[in-house]
Amino acid sequence: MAEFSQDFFKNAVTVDNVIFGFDESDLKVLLIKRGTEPYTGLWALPGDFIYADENIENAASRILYELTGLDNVYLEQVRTFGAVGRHPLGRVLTVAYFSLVKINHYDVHPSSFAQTAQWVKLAELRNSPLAFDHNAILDACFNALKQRVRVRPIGFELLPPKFTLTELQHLYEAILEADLDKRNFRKKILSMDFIVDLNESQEGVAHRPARLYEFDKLKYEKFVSEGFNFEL
Amino acid sequence: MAEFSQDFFKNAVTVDNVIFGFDESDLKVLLIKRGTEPYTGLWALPGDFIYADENIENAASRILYELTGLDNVYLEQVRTFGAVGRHPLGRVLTVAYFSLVKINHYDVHPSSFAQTAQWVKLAELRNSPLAFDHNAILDACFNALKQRVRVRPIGFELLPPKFTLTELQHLYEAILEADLDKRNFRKKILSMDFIVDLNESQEGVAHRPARLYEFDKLKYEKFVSEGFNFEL
DNA sequence: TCAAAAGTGTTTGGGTTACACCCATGA
DNA sequence: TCATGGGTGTAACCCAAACACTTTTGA
Repeated sequence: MAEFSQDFFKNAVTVDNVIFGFDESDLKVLLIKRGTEPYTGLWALPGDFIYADENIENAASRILYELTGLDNVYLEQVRTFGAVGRHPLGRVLTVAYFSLVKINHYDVHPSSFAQTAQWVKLAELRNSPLAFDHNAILDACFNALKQRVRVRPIGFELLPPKFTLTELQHLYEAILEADLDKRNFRKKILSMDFIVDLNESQEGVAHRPARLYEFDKLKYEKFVSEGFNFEL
Repeated sequence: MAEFSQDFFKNAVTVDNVIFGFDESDLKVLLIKRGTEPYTGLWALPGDFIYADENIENAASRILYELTGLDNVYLEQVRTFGAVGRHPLGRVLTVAYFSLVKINHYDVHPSSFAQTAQWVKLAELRNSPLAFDHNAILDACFNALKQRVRVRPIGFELLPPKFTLTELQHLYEAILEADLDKRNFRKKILSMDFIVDLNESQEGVAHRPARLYEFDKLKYEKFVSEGFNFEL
């Protein structure tokens, strides 16, 4: 059995990470422009081989950390892609993750990939080919995000700590790819008591300033543990 | 790059398949009693290494076919487990699938595993340890089934072609682990027009015989393509 | 005639939807 | 004063939930 099975220990496994961000009403994905063969010059999802002594989830957070310097970020496994022939180097299986980060132009310092990493609008990727089977991976992850956001309020991971209800609504509209009614959205969001009014307002906007809110994670978790069901 | 990355081609990947069946009001899982080390004598999920020229999904259906002789069966990938040290032979990642089959005592012929394969009630597995991390895999797959059945009518995959509404209700109760109201259940199920009344009845039962129904897959798919939303 | 499961409608309450106008601010 | 987005309430409708008795069959 031991010798027999050695033949099977010839696979590489990578993690590819669909890193979502939200900025000015647009959902974006952090991509890397490939500098080497194959697929030189195409956008690709950040990813890496998993190390021998590394759990899959650790690999996913490592990739994220190396690219953005961010830690403690929402991360979720989606699905594993393993079609024969999907990678020219040999049999490579890829475990797809997505993560949600707050885009902040000043705090994120892409390190080793600095020149080539870039936030790209999801909308712009609709018809442009990515490297490998990354279009399929992106689709799967975006769909997973869409599902998830209906049942867990993970959208807040994409917003700054203080946000307006309109920003929140735009975020949900971007993820769900649907228009939402302003009054109904506010009623529903506020009726779940985990969005708290900060009694602060926007400043320097050329219109009536909006109130700022924050997400109260503790209150939310109490709801969940009481069997509360979040639905948008 | 090529030499460098050879170090990474040392993983084995297996597929483990949680095969669900339904029988007399009980959800069951097809398990194998291990005859070899490690975990000798414990129940384990049927699984195998994926071959070098085999897609992941193919491996999953192969496992199912070798065990049951069944083909064209509902099969869904759930998640990949890859904790370091979860397998004594080396780094083994496992892609978990679940599948749904119609238990039929006469048509299923477990072949090579015949002596050791057995349908086990899910309820009986609650507190008994399975081999490897198979308890975690089973949990993940059962949860996936629970989610899925709320939004796609996959429950029919577990029933014989002709079934009574009570059987259908018991199936949903077993999957959702909840009691359902008989009248509400029937109203809802029948209001979705893809359950058709066969105008036949049970025979030989010691009570009023129930009507038999069948699932009309074509009608269902028309609903889905029209954006219909199945919810239980 | 008894046991056992099949079959059947109505009411109530809560939640979702649809919808339009005034407000506060900076330019 | 104008342009821009912020902020607010009500009525209609639909769907989910709760609930109990009669029917049909075999034993």
